[in-house]
Amino acid sequence: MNFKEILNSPVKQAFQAVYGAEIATEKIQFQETRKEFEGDVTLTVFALIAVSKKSPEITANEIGDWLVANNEIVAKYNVVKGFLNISFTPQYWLQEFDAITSSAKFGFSPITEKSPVVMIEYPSPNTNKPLHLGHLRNIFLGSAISEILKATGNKVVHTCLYNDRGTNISKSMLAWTMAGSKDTPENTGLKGDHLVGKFYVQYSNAFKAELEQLVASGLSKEDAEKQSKLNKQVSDLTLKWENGDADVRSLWSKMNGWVYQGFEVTYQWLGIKPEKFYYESDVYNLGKETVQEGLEKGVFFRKDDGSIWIDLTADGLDEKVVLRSNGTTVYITQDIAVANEKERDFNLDKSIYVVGNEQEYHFKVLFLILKKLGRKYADNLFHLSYGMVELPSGKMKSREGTVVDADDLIQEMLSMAKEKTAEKGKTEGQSDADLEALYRIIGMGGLRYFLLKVDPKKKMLFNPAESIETEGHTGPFIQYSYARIKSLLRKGGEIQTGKVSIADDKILPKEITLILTISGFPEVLNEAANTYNPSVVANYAYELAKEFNQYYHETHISKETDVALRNFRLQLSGQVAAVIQNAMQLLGIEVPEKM
RNA sequence: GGUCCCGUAGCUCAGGGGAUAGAGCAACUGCCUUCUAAGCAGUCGGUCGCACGUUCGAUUCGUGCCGGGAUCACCA
Repeated sequence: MNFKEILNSPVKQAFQAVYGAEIATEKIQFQETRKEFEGDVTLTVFALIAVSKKSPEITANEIGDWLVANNEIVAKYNVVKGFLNISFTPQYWLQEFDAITSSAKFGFSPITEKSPVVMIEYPSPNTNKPLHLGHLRNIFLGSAISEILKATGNKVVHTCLYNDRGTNISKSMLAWTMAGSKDTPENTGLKGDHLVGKFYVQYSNAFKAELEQLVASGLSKEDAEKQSKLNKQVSDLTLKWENGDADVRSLWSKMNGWVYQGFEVTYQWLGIKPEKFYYESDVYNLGKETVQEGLEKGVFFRKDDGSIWIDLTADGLDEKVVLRSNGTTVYITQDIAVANEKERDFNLDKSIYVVGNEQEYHFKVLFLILKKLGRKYADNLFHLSYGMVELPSGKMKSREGTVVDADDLIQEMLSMAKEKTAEKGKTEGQSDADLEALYRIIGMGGLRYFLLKVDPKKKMLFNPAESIETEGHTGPFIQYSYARIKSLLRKGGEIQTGKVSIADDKILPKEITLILTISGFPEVLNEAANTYNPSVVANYAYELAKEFNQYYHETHISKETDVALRNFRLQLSGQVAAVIQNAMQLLGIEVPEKM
């Protein structure tokens, strides 16, 4: 299928015939032919002149001559320095196109009984405040990777771990109680997660004020924190929760319930639906058994104060506590427990954690501990680490109110889409419901594309003005290209499917380029899956759309009078649309029939 | 300080041993009485952070340095 692989053995034969010498496969290096030269693929011959014992130019020419004479798919060649630019015959490209159109969903692999089971965990938020821009990058990455893995033949299980207990939620509970316990999502009209988040902010402000007062009275910052009454109340509340205090537990359930309801609404907007939830409140005690096991195996050790540790200095890391001196578990102990639960529940081939890069150290330690405990699945764990989203004004800080709220941002994107659509004035004949759907497709598509087009591991800048742009390297640009093809197909009339029947000399260079680009889709998909990098797919879709727009501009398609030729061009356009749609689907982005 | 990540056009980002390093935005110029101008074509813009090394060939690989970020809690 891959035309580079197709040429491997002909090139070997050429060397055998021309120079009577063997060459190793890894010496045969192909690359894409640069746009300014003619050709479909380029062989770099520098590595081969040791065998040919001739200059790069002569070697390239002799190999080129042999290929044209002896290989029926090689039409012609040209040589620039040591680069042999090879052009395939039109028949080859038409056959390639036939093969592409006859496959059900080009580039996708089926999921079968034997497909590996891959778990992917995201977004795993805390339950004390609403989702923000960082969660959006997390969710878009997680869902895009899921789709990419499914498309490459994996069964995917989506999980989400809720950090639903502890200090943070206690702060929201305390503030709510102090404020008089009247507010609910129903009577305030606030989304549950926003209501709870409001009280979290209230607590933070009150705490800050209390600290300032204590510091003003002459205490050091540390002493002030120790003497803080609010701080003490939060600890008490957390302790009561741990002791199962009925009132605290019931308030806790109520407030978490509000948050889950709020998250559910956001999830629906974002199109995600975790199949399995884990709750820290369920597992936070389970880790203790594993700590015991680790002690028995000599992996962990106990310090004088009763706390339990692992020494990872031999692995270039530090000592890490796994159980506090008061016998309670820490974050990593809980994660050990969750990893065990996941494995027990699903018997996984692979388990991916989509978590920001600030937790790289944590996951390194976690995986290492599991390995030392002898867990066989430890080698199948993978931290999909992504960079932070920064704002032009700097970092987002929830305490300073500089976060971009996910729900607000979604609403902004929708109204942007509405505004731009009205501006373009192409809405006639579409119902209100159609238009609402269109705004959602454009608004959400634009946002997703904006966050996904950047390499996940890099930190990225979120510029609000750029994010709502619909021109250039954006989601709406690609969506527009798709809609325009759909319009072409509506106007072009009946298309005959099946084998293309046009004369060889009728195929245009740009059409070959398009077939070449389309035929690269499976490779793109594989690369995205192997490197867990949706930006590869995002950039590919842009490239394809851009190339089609050039073609569209310089070629008559639905207006072509030669019937067979029109049919081919419509077929090609339709195939471009299909690949754009499939690529965008992998990113979780829908494409509109009209826009 | 240790470890990890990043430095490519004014800005946001691609590329990743090979040819004259690419897009988008911004600025400027053309193209809508023919298939959707959310488009297309063009102009302007680069010491690929710096140095040394490996190589026929380095923006790409290695080492060192400089600059930016993350992390190294009995927080999660």
